[in-house]
Amino acid sequence: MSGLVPDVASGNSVYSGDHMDEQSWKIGDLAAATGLTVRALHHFDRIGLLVPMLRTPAGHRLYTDSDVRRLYRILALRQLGMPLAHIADSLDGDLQDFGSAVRAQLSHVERTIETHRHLRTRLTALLQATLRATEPSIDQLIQAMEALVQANDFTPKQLAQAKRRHLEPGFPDRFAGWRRQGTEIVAELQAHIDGGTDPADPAVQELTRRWTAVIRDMAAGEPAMMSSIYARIERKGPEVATRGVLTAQVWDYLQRAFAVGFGT
Amino acid sequence: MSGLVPDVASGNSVYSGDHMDEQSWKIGDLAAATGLTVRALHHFDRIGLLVPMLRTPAGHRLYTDSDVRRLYRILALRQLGMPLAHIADSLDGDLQDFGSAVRAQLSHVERTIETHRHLRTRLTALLQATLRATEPSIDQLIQAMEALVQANDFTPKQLAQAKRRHLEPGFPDRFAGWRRQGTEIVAELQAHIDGGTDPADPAVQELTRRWTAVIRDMAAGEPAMMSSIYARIERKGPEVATRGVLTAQVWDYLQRAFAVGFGT
DNA sequence: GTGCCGCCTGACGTCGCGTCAGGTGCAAGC
DNA sequence: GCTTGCACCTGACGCGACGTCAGGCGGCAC
Repeated sequence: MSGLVPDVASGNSVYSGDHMDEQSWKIGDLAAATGLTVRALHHFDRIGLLVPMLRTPAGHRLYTDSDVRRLYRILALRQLGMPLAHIADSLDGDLQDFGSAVRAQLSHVERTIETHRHLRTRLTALLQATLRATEPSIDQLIQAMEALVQANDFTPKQLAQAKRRHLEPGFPDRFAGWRRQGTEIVAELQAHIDGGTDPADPAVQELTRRWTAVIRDMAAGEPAMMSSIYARIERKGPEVATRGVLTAQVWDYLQRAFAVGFGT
Repeated sequence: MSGLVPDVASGNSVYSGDHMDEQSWKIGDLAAATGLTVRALHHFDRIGLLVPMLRTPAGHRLYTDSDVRRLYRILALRQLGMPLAHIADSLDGDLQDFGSAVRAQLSHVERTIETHRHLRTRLTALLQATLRATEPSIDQLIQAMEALVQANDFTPKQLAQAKRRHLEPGFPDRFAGWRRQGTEIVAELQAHIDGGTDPADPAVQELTRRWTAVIRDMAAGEPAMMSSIYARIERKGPEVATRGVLTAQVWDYLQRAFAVGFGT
Protein backbone atom coordinates (compact mmCIF):
# COMPACT_ATOMS: atom_id res chain seq x y z
CA MET A 1 0.00 0.00 0.00
CA SER A 2 2.76 2.41 0.89
CA GLY A 3 4.47 1.69 -2.42
CA LEU A 4 1.69 3.24 -4.43
CA VAL A 5 3.75 5.53 -6.64
CA PRO A 6 3.56 5.77 -10.42
CA ASP A 7 5.93 3.40 -12.12
CA VAL A 8 7.59 6.07 -14.22
CA ALA A 9 11.02 4.50 -14.35
CA SER A 10 9.92 1.36 -16.14
CA GLY A 11 7.83 3.35 -18.53
CA ASN A 12 5.09 0.77 -18.19
CA SER A 13 2.57 3.03 -16.61
CA VAL A 14 2.94 6.16 -18.66
CA TYR A 15 0.71 6.78 -21.60
CA SER A 16 3.11 8.21 -24.13
CA GLY A 17 0.52 10.19 -25.99
CA ASP A 18 -0.02 13.91 -26.09
CA HIS A 19 0.47 14.39 -22.33
CA MET A 20 3.88 12.91 -21.74
CA ASP A 21 4.18 14.49 -18.33
CA GLU A 22 0.87 13.30 -16.86
CA GLN A 23 1.28 10.40 -14.48
CA SER A 24 -1.10 7.54 -14.96
CA TRP A 25 -1.36 3.87 -13.99
CA LYS A 26 -2.50 0.94 -16.05
CA ILE A 27 -5.06 -1.24 -14.37
CA GLY A 28 -2.71 -4.15 -13.69
CA ASP A 29 -0.14 -1.98 -11.97
CA LEU A 30 -2.79 -0.33 -9.84
CA ALA A 31 -4.22 -3.69 -8.89
CA ALA A 32 -0.80 -4.99 -7.87
CA ALA A 33 -0.08 -1.85 -5.88
CA THR A 34 -3.35 -1.94 -3.95
CA GLY A 35 -3.77 -5.67 -3.59
CA LEU A 36 -7.04 -5.54 -5.47
CA THR A 37 -7.79 -7.67 -8.50
CA VAL A 38 -8.23 -6.29 -11.98
CA ARG A 39 -11.76 -7.63 -11.91
CA ALA A 40 -12.55 -5.58 -8.82
CA LEU A 41 -11.41 -2.40 -10.55
CA HIS A 42 -13.52 -3.35 -13.56
CA HIS A 43 -16.40 -3.73 -11.16
CA PHE A 44 -15.80 -0.33 -9.56
CA ASP A 45 -15.80 1.14 -13.04
CA ARG A 46 -19.00 -0.60 -14.06
CA ILE A 47 -20.98 0.59 -11.05
CA GLY A 48 -19.61 4.10 -11.37
CA LEU A 49 -17.68 4.04 -8.12
CA LEU A 50 -14.30 4.66 -9.77
CA VAL A 51 -14.35 5.56 -13.44
CA PRO A 52 -10.80 6.27 -14.68
CA MET A 53 -10.42 9.64 -16.29
CA LEU A 54 -8.36 8.50 -19.27
CA ARG A 55 -8.26 5.74 -21.83
CA THR A 56 -5.59 4.90 -24.37
CA PRO A 57 -6.65 4.88 -28.04
CA ALA A 58 -6.94 1.13 -27.70
CA GLY A 59 -9.40 1.51 -24.86
CA HIS A 60 -7.07 0.58 -22.00
CA ARG A 61 -7.94 2.29 -18.71
CA LEU A 62 -5.52 4.90 -17.38
CA TYR A 63 -5.89 5.99 -13.77
CA THR A 64 -4.71 9.50 -12.94
CA ASP A 65 -3.52 10.93 -9.66
CA SER A 66 -6.99 12.02 -8.67
CA ASP A 67 -8.36 8.58 -9.52
CA VAL A 68 -5.81 7.01 -7.21
CA ARG A 69 -6.68 9.42 -4.42
CA ARG A 70 -10.32 8.50 -4.81
CA LEU A 71 -9.39 4.83 -4.75
CA TYR A 72 -7.57 5.40 -1.47
CA ARG A 73 -10.69 6.78 0.09
CA ILE A 74 -12.77 3.96 -1.31
CA LEU A 75 -10.47 1.37 0.21
CA ALA A 76 -10.45 3.12 3.56
CA LEU A 77 -14.25 3.06 3.70
CA ARG A 78 -14.36 -0.48 2.39
CA GLN A 79 -12.18 -1.50 5.32
CA LEU A 80 -15.04 -0.40 7.53
CA GLY A 81 -17.26 -2.96 5.83
CA MET A 82 -19.37 -0.32 4.14
CA PRO A 83 -21.38 -1.28 1.05
CA LEU A 84 -19.94 0.15 -2.15
CA ALA A 85 -23.13 2.07 -2.84
CA HIS A 86 -22.83 3.88 0.50
CA ILE A 87 -19.19 4.58 -0.23
CA ALA A 88 -20.16 6.21 -3.51
CA ASP A 89 -22.84 8.27 -1.77
CA SER A 90 -20.42 9.35 0.93
CA LEU A 91 -17.66 10.35 -1.45
CA ASP A 92 -19.97 12.20 -3.81
CA GLY A 93 -22.18 13.68 -1.13
CA ASP A 94 -21.58 15.82 1.91
CA LEU A 95 -20.37 15.14 5.42
CA GLN A 96 -23.93 14.68 6.62
CA ASP A 97 -24.24 11.66 4.36
CA PHE A 98 -20.96 10.37 5.56
CA GLY A 99 -21.91 10.54 9.21
CA SER A 100 -25.19 8.74 8.71
CA ALA A 101 -23.51 6.10 6.56
CA VAL A 102 -20.97 5.37 9.27
CA ARG A 103 -23.66 5.22 11.92
CA ALA A 104 -25.78 2.91 9.79
CA GLN A 105 -22.78 0.66 9.28
CA LEU A 106 -22.02 0.65 12.99
CA SER A 107 -25.50 -0.39 14.00
CA HIS A 108 -25.46 -3.05 11.32
CA VAL A 109 -22.18 -4.41 12.66
CA GLU A 110 -23.56 -4.36 16.18
CA ARG A 111 -26.58 -6.40 15.14
CA THR A 112 -24.38 -8.86 13.32
CA ILE A 113 -22.25 -9.38 16.41
CA GLU A 114 -25.32 -9.99 18.55
CA THR A 115 -26.95 -12.49 16.22
CA HIS A 116 -23.69 -14.37 15.79
CA ARG A 117 -23.18 -14.52 19.52
CA HIS A 118 -26.53 -16.28 19.80
CA LEU A 119 -25.59 -18.58 16.94
CA ARG A 120 -22.38 -19.47 18.72
CA THR A 121 -24.28 -20.32 21.87
CA ARG A 122 -26.62 -22.65 20.04
CA LEU A 123 -23.82 -24.31 18.12
CA THR A 124 -21.68 -24.98 21.17
CA ALA A 125 -24.73 -26.22 23.03
CA LEU A 126 -25.51 -28.65 20.26
CA LEU A 127 -21.97 -29.96 20.16
CA GLN A 128 -21.97 -30.23 23.92
CA ALA A 129 -25.23 -32.08 23.98
CA THR A 130 -24.58 -34.61 21.28
CA LEU A 131 -21.10 -35.11 20.03
CA ARG A 132 -19.50 -36.06 23.32
CA ALA A 133 -22.36 -38.18 24.56
CA THR A 134 -22.19 -41.91 24.05
CA GLU A 135 -23.42 -42.91 20.60
CA PRO A 136 -25.48 -39.87 19.60
CA SER A 137 -28.30 -41.26 17.52
CA ILE A 138 -30.18 -39.33 14.89
CA ASP A 139 -33.18 -39.16 17.17
CA GLN A 140 -31.14 -37.68 19.98
CA LEU A 141 -29.76 -35.12 17.56
CA ILE A 142 -33.19 -34.12 16.42
CA GLN A 143 -34.43 -33.88 19.98
CA ALA A 144 -31.46 -31.76 20.94
CA MET A 145 -32.07 -29.44 18.03
CA GLU A 146 -35.74 -29.16 18.77
CA ALA A 147 -34.97 -28.36 22.38
CA LEU A 148 -32.77 -25.53 21.17
CA VAL A 149 -35.39 -24.16 18.85
CA GLN A 150 -38.41 -24.40 21.07
CA ALA A 151 -39.75 -21.23 22.59
CA ASN A 152 -40.34 -22.59 26.09
CA ASP A 153 -37.59 -23.90 28.30
CA PHE A 154 -38.53 -27.49 29.01
CA THR A 155 -41.00 -29.88 27.48
CA PRO A 156 -43.72 -31.39 29.68
CA LYS A 157 -42.01 -34.74 29.44
CA GLN A 158 -38.75 -33.26 30.66
CA LEU A 159 -40.52 -31.51 33.51
CA ALA A 160 -42.20 -34.74 34.58
CA GLN A 161 -38.92 -36.59 34.53
CA ALA A 162 -37.23 -33.82 36.44
CA LYS A 163 -39.92 -34.06 39.10
CA ARG A 164 -39.37 -37.80 39.41
CA ARG A 165 -35.64 -37.35 39.76
CA HIS A 166 -36.27 -34.65 42.30
CA LEU A 167 -37.94 -37.18 44.56
CA GLU A 168 -35.19 -39.77 44.34
CA PRO A 169 -33.27 -40.36 47.55
CA GLY A 170 -30.03 -38.43 47.70
CA PHE A 171 -31.10 -35.88 45.11
CA PRO A 172 -30.53 -32.79 47.28
CA ASP A 173 -26.98 -33.93 47.96
CA ARG A 174 -26.29 -34.45 44.27
CA PHE A 175 -27.77 -31.07 43.47
CA ALA A 176 -25.56 -29.40 46.06
CA GLY A 177 -22.61 -31.25 44.55
CA TRP A 178 -23.33 -29.87 41.09
CA ARG A 179 -23.51 -26.34 42.44
CA ARG A 180 -20.26 -26.76 44.31
CA GLN A 181 -18.42 -28.19 41.29
CA GLY A 182 -19.88 -25.53 39.01
CA THR A 183 -18.82 -22.76 41.34
CA GLU A 184 -15.32 -24.21 41.55
CA ILE A 185 -14.95 -24.44 37.80
CA VAL A 186 -16.24 -20.90 37.31
CA ALA A 187 -13.79 -19.61 39.92
CA GLU A 188 -10.89 -21.27 38.14
CA LEU A 189 -12.07 -19.93 34.80
CA GLN A 190 -12.29 -16.44 36.27
CA ALA A 191 -8.72 -16.80 37.46
CA HIS A 192 -7.65 -17.72 33.92
CA ILE A 193 -9.54 -14.73 32.52
CA ASP A 194 -7.83 -12.39 34.96
CA GLY A 195 -4.50 -14.01 34.16
CA GLY A 196 -5.04 -13.57 30.44
CA THR A 197 -4.83 -17.28 29.63
CA ASP A 198 -5.63 -18.22 26.05
CA PRO A 199 -8.89 -20.18 25.76
CA ALA A 200 -6.99 -22.83 23.83
CA ASP A 201 -4.73 -23.50 26.82
CA PRO A 202 -4.86 -27.15 27.95
CA ALA A 203 -5.76 -26.15 31.49
CA VAL A 204 -8.77 -24.20 30.23
CA GLN A 205 -9.75 -27.02 27.90
CA GLU A 206 -9.67 -29.40 30.84
CA LEU A 207 -12.03 -27.06 32.70
CA THR A 208 -14.45 -27.13 29.76
CA ARG A 209 -14.45 -30.92 29.95
CA ARG A 210 -15.18 -30.80 33.66
CA TRP A 211 -17.99 -28.34 32.99
CA THR A 212 -19.50 -30.59 30.34
CA ALA A 213 -19.33 -33.55 32.68
CA VAL A 214 -21.29 -31.69 35.35
CA ILE A 215 -23.97 -30.62 32.89
CA ARG A 216 -24.19 -34.10 31.44
CA ASP A 217 -24.62 -35.49 34.92
CA MET A 218 -27.39 -33.01 35.61
CA ALA A 219 -29.11 -33.94 32.36
CA ALA A 220 -28.80 -37.66 33.17
CA GLY A 221 -26.95 -38.04 29.88
CA GLU A 222 -29.85 -37.00 27.69
CA PRO A 223 -28.83 -34.68 24.85
CA ALA A 224 -32.26 -33.08 24.61
CA MET A 225 -32.12 -32.19 28.28
CA MET A 226 -28.63 -30.77 27.88
CA SER A 227 -29.84 -28.65 24.99
CA SER A 228 -32.70 -27.37 27.11
CA ILE A 229 -30.29 -26.36 29.83
CA TYR A 230 -28.16 -24.40 27.38
CA ALA A 231 -31.21 -22.90 25.70
CA ARG A 232 -32.31 -21.71 29.13
CA ILE A 233 -28.94 -20.11 29.75
CA GLU A 234 -29.16 -18.29 26.46
CA ARG A 235 -32.67 -16.99 26.97
CA LYS A 236 -32.60 -16.09 30.64
CA GLY A 237 -28.97 -15.07 30.76
CA PRO A 238 -26.21 -16.97 32.55
CA GLU A 239 -26.67 -15.40 35.98
CA VAL A 240 -30.41 -16.01 36.23
CA ALA A 241 -30.41 -19.46 34.63
CA THR A 242 -27.69 -20.79 36.92
CA ARG A 243 -28.78 -18.78 39.94
CA GLY A 244 -25.52 -16.95 40.31
CA VAL A 245 -23.09 -19.73 39.54
CA LEU A 246 -22.17 -18.45 36.09
CA THR A 247 -21.35 -14.85 35.14
CA ALA A 248 -21.70 -13.37 31.69
CA GLN A 249 -17.96 -12.90 31.42
CA VAL A 250 -17.15 -16.50 32.30
CA TRP A 251 -19.91 -17.76 30.02
CA ASP A 252 -18.43 -15.89 27.07
CA TYR A 253 -14.96 -17.19 27.85
CA LEU A 254 -16.29 -20.72 28.25
CA GLN A 255 -17.90 -20.58 24.83
CA ARG A 256 -14.76 -19.32 23.20
CA ALA A 257 -12.92 -22.22 24.80
CA PHE A 258 -15.56 -24.63 23.50
CA ALA A 259 -15.21 -23.19 20.02
CA VAL A 260 -11.48 -23.66 20.09
CA GLY A 261 -11.74 -27.15 21.48
CA PHE A 262 -14.19 -28.36 18.91
CA GLY A 263 -12.21 -26.77 16.13
CA THR A 264 -9.28 -29.08 16.72
CA MET B 1 -44.59 -23.59 15.45
CA SER B 2 -46.18 -25.79 18.06
CA GLY B 3 -49.43 -25.64 16.14
CA LEU B 4 -48.00 -27.58 13.26
CA VAL B 5 -50.72 -30.19 12.90
CA PRO B 6 -52.53 -31.16 9.73
CA ASP B 7 -55.61 -29.10 9.13
CA VAL B 8 -57.89 -32.07 8.74
CA ALA B 9 -60.98 -30.47 10.21
CA SER B 10 -61.24 -27.78 7.57
CA GLY B 11 -60.61 -30.26 4.86
CA ASN B 12 -58.33 -27.74 3.18
CA SER B 13 -55.22 -29.73 3.51
CA VAL B 14 -56.39 -33.16 2.59
CA TYR B 15 -56.01 -34.38 -0.92
CA SER B 16 -59.27 -36.18 -1.50
CA GLY B 17 -57.89 -38.55 -4.06
CA ASP B 18 -57.21 -42.24 -3.75
CA HIS B 19 -55.64 -41.99 -0.31
CA MET B 20 -58.29 -40.27 1.72
CA ASP B 21 -56.65 -41.21 5.00
CA GLU B 22 -53.17 -39.87 4.23
CA GLN B 23 -52.46 -36.55 5.90
CA SER B 24 -50.93 -33.93 3.72
CA TRP B 25 -50.46 -30.17 3.71
CA LYS B 26 -50.80 -27.71 0.90
CA ILE B 27 -47.91 -25.34 0.52
CA GLY B 28 -49.78 -22.31 1.83
CA ASP B 29 -50.86 -24.05 5.01
CA LEU B 30 -47.37 -25.34 5.64
CA ALA B 31 -45.93 -21.90 5.08
CA ALA B 32 -48.38 -20.35 7.51
CA ALA B 33 -47.68 -23.03 10.12
CA THR B 34 -43.91 -22.67 9.96
CA GLY B 35 -43.66 -18.94 9.37
CA LEU B 36 -41.87 -19.53 6.09
CA THR B 37 -42.99 -18.02 2.82
CA VAL B 38 -44.36 -20.04 -0.06
CA ARG B 39 -41.45 -18.80 -2.10
CA ALA B 40 -38.98 -20.25 0.38
CA LEU B 41 -40.62 -23.67 0.11
CA HIS B 42 -40.49 -23.37 -3.67
CA HIS B 43 -36.81 -22.62 -3.30
CA PHE B 44 -36.21 -25.64 -1.07
CA ASP B 45 -37.96 -27.74 -3.68
CA ARG B 46 -35.91 -26.30 -6.53
CA ILE B 47 -32.59 -26.98 -4.88
CA GLY B 48 -33.64 -30.46 -3.83
CA LEU B 49 -33.56 -29.74 -0.12
CA LEU B 50 -37.24 -30.56 0.43
CA VAL B 51 -39.08 -32.12 -2.47
CA PRO B 52 -42.65 -32.95 -1.48
CA MET B 53 -43.57 -36.57 -2.02
CA LEU B 54 -46.95 -35.92 -3.60
CA ARG B 55 -48.59 -33.69 -6.14
CA THR B 56 -52.26 -33.25 -6.97
CA PRO B 57 -53.28 -33.98 -10.57
CA ALA B 58 -53.15 -30.22 -11.12
CA GLY B 59 -49.54 -30.14 -9.99
CA HIS B 60 -50.07 -28.61 -6.56
CA ARG B 61 -47.49 -29.71 -3.98
CA LEU B 62 -48.64 -31.94 -1.14
CA TYR B 63 -46.34 -32.35 1.86
CA THR B 64 -46.65 -35.59 3.78
CA ASP B 65 -45.82 -36.37 7.39
CA SER B 66 -42.28 -37.35 6.54
CA ASP B 67 -41.83 -34.18 4.50
CA VAL B 68 -42.90 -32.13 7.51
CA ARG B 69 -40.51 -34.00 9.77
CA ARG B 70 -37.70 -33.28 7.34
CA LEU B 71 -38.72 -29.64 7.24
CA TYR B 72 -38.50 -29.53 11.02
CA ARG B 73 -34.92 -30.68 10.90
CA ILE B 74 -34.12 -28.26 8.12
CA LEU B 75 -35.44 -25.34 10.15
CA ALA B 76 -33.56 -26.42 13.23
CA LEU B 77 -30.29 -26.48 11.31
CA ARG B 78 -31.11 -23.25 9.53
CA GLN B 79 -31.50 -21.63 12.96
CA LEU B 80 -27.84 -22.43 13.46
CA GLY B 81 -27.01 -20.32 10.44
CA MET B 82 -25.92 -23.29 8.38
CA PRO B 83 -25.91 -22.97 4.57
CA LEU B 84 -28.73 -24.90 2.94
CA ALA B 85 -26.27 -27.04 1.00
CA HIS B 86 -24.66 -28.20 4.25
CA ILE B 87 -28.07 -28.90 5.70
CA ALA B 88 -28.88 -31.12 2.76
CA ASP B 89 -25.56 -32.92 3.14
CA SER B 90 -26.11 -33.42 6.84
CA LEU B 91 -29.64 -34.73 6.51
CA ASP B 92 -28.79 -37.06 3.65
CA GLY B 93 -25.43 -38.15 5.02
CA ASP B 94 -24.27 -39.68 8.26
CA LEU B 95 -23.51 -38.36 11.73
CA GLN B 96 -19.89 -37.81 10.77
CA ASP B 97 -20.98 -35.29 8.17
CA PHE B 98 -23.25 -33.67 10.66
CA GLY B 99 -20.56 -33.21 13.25
CA SER B 100 -18.12 -31.67 10.85
CA ALA B 101 -20.80 -29.41 9.42
CA VAL B 102 -21.62 -28.09 12.89
CA ARG B 103 -17.96 -27.61 13.69
CA ALA B 104 -17.37 -25.82 10.40
CA GLN B 105 -20.31 -23.56 11.11
CA LEU B 106 -19.03 -22.84 14.60
CA SER B 107 -15.60 -21.82 13.43
CA HIS B 108 -17.16 -19.69 10.72
CA VAL B 109 -19.34 -17.92 13.28
CA GLU B 110 -16.34 -17.41 15.51
CA ARG B 111 -14.42 -15.77 12.69
CA THR B 112 -17.38 -13.57 11.84
CA ILE B 113 -17.62 -12.37 15.43
CA GLU B 114 -13.94 -11.53 15.50
CA THR B 115 -13.90 -9.61 12.23
CA HIS B 116 -17.00 -7.68 13.18
CA ARG B 117 -15.51 -6.78 16.53
CA HIS B 118 -12.60 -5.21 14.68
CA LEU B 119 -15.00 -3.44 12.36
CA ARG B 120 -16.87 -2.06 15.33
CA THR B 121 -13.66 -0.74 16.83
CA ARG B 122 -12.73 1.06 13.64
CA LEU B 123 -16.19 2.51 13.18
CA THR B 124 -16.48 3.84 16.71
CA ALA B 125 -12.97 5.20 16.46
CA LEU B 126 -13.85 7.06 13.30
CA LEU B 127 -16.99 8.52 14.80
CA GLN B 128 -15.07 9.45 17.91
CA ALA B 129 -12.34 11.09 15.93
CA THR B 130 -14.38 13.10 13.51
CA LEU B 131 -18.02 13.60 14.19
CA ARG B 132 -17.69 15.21 17.58
CA ALA B 133 -14.74 17.33 16.71
CA THR B 134 -15.31 20.88 15.63
CA GLU B 135 -16.09 21.15 11.92
CA PRO B 136 -14.70 17.85 10.60
CA SER B 137 -13.41 18.68 7.16
CA ILE B 138 -13.04 16.19 4.35
CA ASP B 139 -9.29 16.28 4.76
CA GLN B 140 -9.55 15.47 8.45
CA LEU B 141 -11.85 12.59 7.61
CA ILE B 142 -9.42 11.20 5.11
CA GLN B 143 -6.54 11.57 7.51
CA ALA B 144 -8.51 9.85 10.24
CA MET B 145 -9.35 6.98 7.93
CA GLU B 146 -5.80 6.64 6.74
CA ALA B 147 -4.62 6.57 10.31
CA LEU B 148 -7.03 3.69 10.92
CA VAL B 149 -5.84 1.78 7.91
CA GLN B 150 -2.14 2.29 8.21
CA ALA B 151 -0.02 -0.56 9.42
CA ASN B 152 2.15 1.38 11.81
CA ASP B 153 0.82 3.18 14.84
CA PHE B 154 1.80 6.76 14.35
CA THR B 155 3.02 8.72 11.38
CA PRO B 156 6.41 10.44 11.57
CA LYS B 157 4.65 13.79 11.65
CA GLN B 158 2.55 12.69 14.60
CA LEU B 159 5.61 11.39 16.41
CA ALA B 160 7.43 14.66 15.87
CA GLN B 161 4.50 16.64 17.20
CA ALA B 162 4.16 14.33 20.15
CA LYS B 163 7.81 14.89 20.95
CA ARG B 164 7.32 18.65 20.84
CA ARG B 165 4.31 18.45 23.13
CA HIS B 166 6.27 16.21 25.42
CA LEU B 167 8.74 19.00 26.03
CA GLU B 168 6.16 21.64 26.80
CA PRO B 169 6.13 22.86 30.38
CA GLY B 170 3.49 21.14 32.49
CA PHE B 171 3.21 18.15 30.19
CA PRO B 172 3.98 15.52 32.86
CA ASP B 173 1.20 16.93 35.01
CA ARG B 174 -1.28 16.85 32.15
CA PHE B 175 -0.26 13.31 31.32
CA ALA B 176 -0.77 12.21 34.92
CA GLY B 177 -4.13 13.92 34.84
CA TRP B 178 -5.22 11.92 31.78
CA ARG B 179 -4.21 8.70 33.45
CA ARG B 180 -6.08 9.58 36.61
CA GLN B 181 -9.24 10.57 34.75
CA GLY B 182 -9.05 7.48 32.55
CA THR B 183 -8.63 5.23 35.55
CA GLU B 184 -11.60 6.85 37.26
CA ILE B 185 -13.84 6.45 34.23
CA VAL B 186 -12.80 2.82 33.81
CA ALA B 187 -13.52 2.12 37.47
CA GLU B 188 -17.00 3.60 37.16
CA LEU B 189 -17.64 1.62 33.98
CA GLN B 190 -16.54 -1.56 35.72
CA ALA B 191 -19.02 -0.80 38.48
CA HIS B 192 -21.77 -0.46 35.89
CA ILE B 193 -20.72 -3.74 34.29
CA ASP B 194 -20.85 -5.53 37.63
CA GLY B 195 -24.18 -3.90 38.37
CA GLY B 196 -25.59 -5.01 35.04
CA THR B 197 -26.36 -1.50 33.80
CA ASP B 198 -27.55 -1.26 30.21
CA PRO B 199 -24.97 0.46 27.95
CA ALA B 200 -27.75 2.84 26.85
CA ASP B 201 -28.17 4.13 30.40
CA PRO B 202 -27.63 7.90 30.62
CA ALA B 203 -25.01 7.49 33.33
CA VAL B 204 -22.99 5.20 31.07
CA GLN B 205 -23.47 7.52 28.12
CA GLU B 206 -22.14 10.38 30.21
CA LEU B 207 -19.06 8.28 30.97
CA THR B 208 -18.47 7.71 27.25
CA ARG B 209 -18.56 11.47 26.74
CA ARG B 210 -16.03 11.97 29.50
CA TRP B 211 -13.86 9.28 27.94
CA THR B 212 -14.02 10.95 24.55
CA ALA B 213 -13.11 14.29 26.09
CA VAL B 214 -9.97 12.80 27.65
CA ILE B 215 -8.88 11.20 24.39
CA ARG B 216 -9.58 14.37 22.45
CA ASP B 217 -7.51 16.32 24.93
CA MET B 218 -4.67 13.84 24.54
CA ALA B 219 -4.89 14.11 20.77
CA ALA B 220 -4.91 17.91 20.94
CA GLY B 221 -8.19 17.80 19.06
CA GLU B 222 -6.75 16.28 15.91
CA PRO B 223 -8.95 13.57 14.41
CA ALA B 224 -6.05 11.76 12.77
CA MET B 225 -4.29 11.55 16.09
CA MET B 226 -7.42 10.23 17.78
CA SER B 227 -7.74 7.59 15.09
CA SER B 228 -4.16 6.56 15.66
CA ILE B 229 -4.80 6.16 19.36
CA TYR B 230 -7.78 3.91 18.72
CA ALA B 231 -5.94 1.99 16.02
CA ARG B 232 -3.21 1.38 18.55
CA ILE B 233 -5.70 0.08 21.09
CA GLU B 234 -7.11 -2.29 18.51
CA ARG B 235 -3.77 -3.67 17.40
CA LYS B 236 -1.93 -3.89 20.69
CA GLY B 237 -4.95 -4.69 22.81
CA PRO B 238 -6.50 -2.37 25.40
CA GLU B 239 -4.29 -3.37 28.34
CA VAL B 240 -0.99 -2.90 26.54
CA ALA B 241 -1.94 0.20 24.58
CA THR B 242 -3.18 2.04 27.67
CA ARG B 243 -0.62 0.54 30.00
CA GLY B 244 -3.13 -1.02 32.30
CA VAL B 245 -5.75 1.70 32.41
CA LEU B 246 -8.24 -0.12 30.19
CA THR B 247 -9.27 -3.77 30.46
CA ALA B 248 -10.66 -5.87 27.62
CA GLN B 249 -14.00 -6.17 29.36
CA VAL B 250 -14.40 -2.42 29.89
CA TRP B 251 -13.26 -1.74 26.34
CA ASP B 252 -15.93 -4.02 24.94
CA TYR B 253 -18.57 -2.40 27.15
CA LEU B 254 -17.39 1.05 26.17
CA GLN B 255 -17.74 0.25 22.50
CA ARG B 256 -21.23 -1.12 22.96
CA ALA B 257 -22.11 2.11 24.74
CA PHE B 258 -20.64 4.11 21.86
CA ALA B 259 -22.63 2.12 19.36
CA VAL B 260 -25.85 2.76 21.24
CA GLY B 261 -25.05 6.43 21.68
CA PHE B 262 -24.31 7.06 18.05
CA GLY B 263 -27.34 5.16 17.00
CA THR B 264 -29.66 7.71 18.57
C1' DG C 1 5.87 -13.59 -38.59
C1' DT C 2 4.96 -15.54 -34.20
C1' DG C 3 4.35 -16.19 -29.48
C1' DC C 4 3.07 -14.40 -25.12
C1' DC C 5 1.26 -11.33 -21.85
C1' DG C 6 -1.98 -7.79 -20.65
C1' DC C 7 -6.00 -5.66 -21.72
C1' DC C 8 -10.90 -5.47 -23.39
C1' DT C 9 -16.15 -6.74 -23.18
C1' DG C 10 -19.86 -9.83 -22.11
C1' DA C 11 -21.94 -13.27 -19.55
C1' DC C 12 -22.81 -16.68 -15.99
C1' DG C 13 -22.41 -18.27 -10.97
C1' DT C 14 -22.51 -17.39 -6.09
C1' DC C 15 -26.69 -17.47 -1.59
C1' DG C 16 -31.32 -17.27 -0.09
C1' DC C 17 -34.70 -16.02 -1.18
C1' DG C 18 -38.25 -11.31 -2.64
C1' DT C 19 -40.87 -9.75 -6.17
C1' DC C 20 -43.23 -9.49 -10.19
C1' DA C 21 -45.54 -11.57 -14.60
C1' DG C 22 -48.51 -14.48 -16.81
C1' DG C 23 -51.23 -18.56 -16.56
C1' DT C 24 -54.20 -22.42 -14.26
C1' DG C 25 -57.32 -24.84 -10.51
C1' DC C 26 -60.99 -24.66 -7.68
C1' DA C 27 -64.91 -23.29 -4.89
C1' DA C 28 -68.69 -19.91 -4.43
C1' DG C 29 -72.12 -16.57 -5.89
C1' DC C 30 -75.02 -15.03 -9.85
C1' DG D 1 -72.90 -21.78 -17.25
C1' DC D 2 -70.27 -17.61 -16.17
C1' DT D 3 -67.73 -14.62 -13.45
C1' DT D 4 -65.16 -13.48 -9.35
C1' DG D 5 -61.44 -14.20 -6.33
C1' DC D 6 -58.04 -16.78 -4.09
C1' DA D 7 -54.39 -20.27 -4.00
C1' DC D 8 -51.35 -22.36 -6.71
C1' DC D 9 -48.06 -23.04 -10.74
C1' DT D 10 -43.54 -21.91 -13.60
C1' DG D 11 -40.10 -18.75 -15.18
C1' DA D 12 -37.29 -14.88 -14.73
C1' DC D 13 -34.93 -10.86 -12.76
C1' DG D 14 -32.66 -8.65 -8.72
C1' DC D 15 -29.61 -8.16 -4.84
C1' DG D 16 -23.68 -7.58 -3.45
C1' DA D 17 -19.17 -7.89 -4.64
C1' DC D 18 -16.94 -9.72 -7.19
C1' DG D 19 -14.64 -14.84 -9.41
C1' DT D 20 -14.24 -17.16 -13.45
C1' DC D 21 -14.33 -18.33 -17.97
C1' DA D 22 -14.73 -17.20 -23.23
C1' DG D 23 -13.41 -14.91 -27.23
C1' DG D 24 -10.83 -11.27 -29.23
C1' DC D 25 -7.46 -7.29 -29.62
C1' DG D 26 -2.78 -4.50 -28.58
C1' DG D 27 1.85 -4.33 -27.92
C1' DC D 28 6.42 -6.07 -27.22
C1' DA D 29 10.33 -9.50 -27.75
C1' DC D 30 12.33 -12.84 -30.62
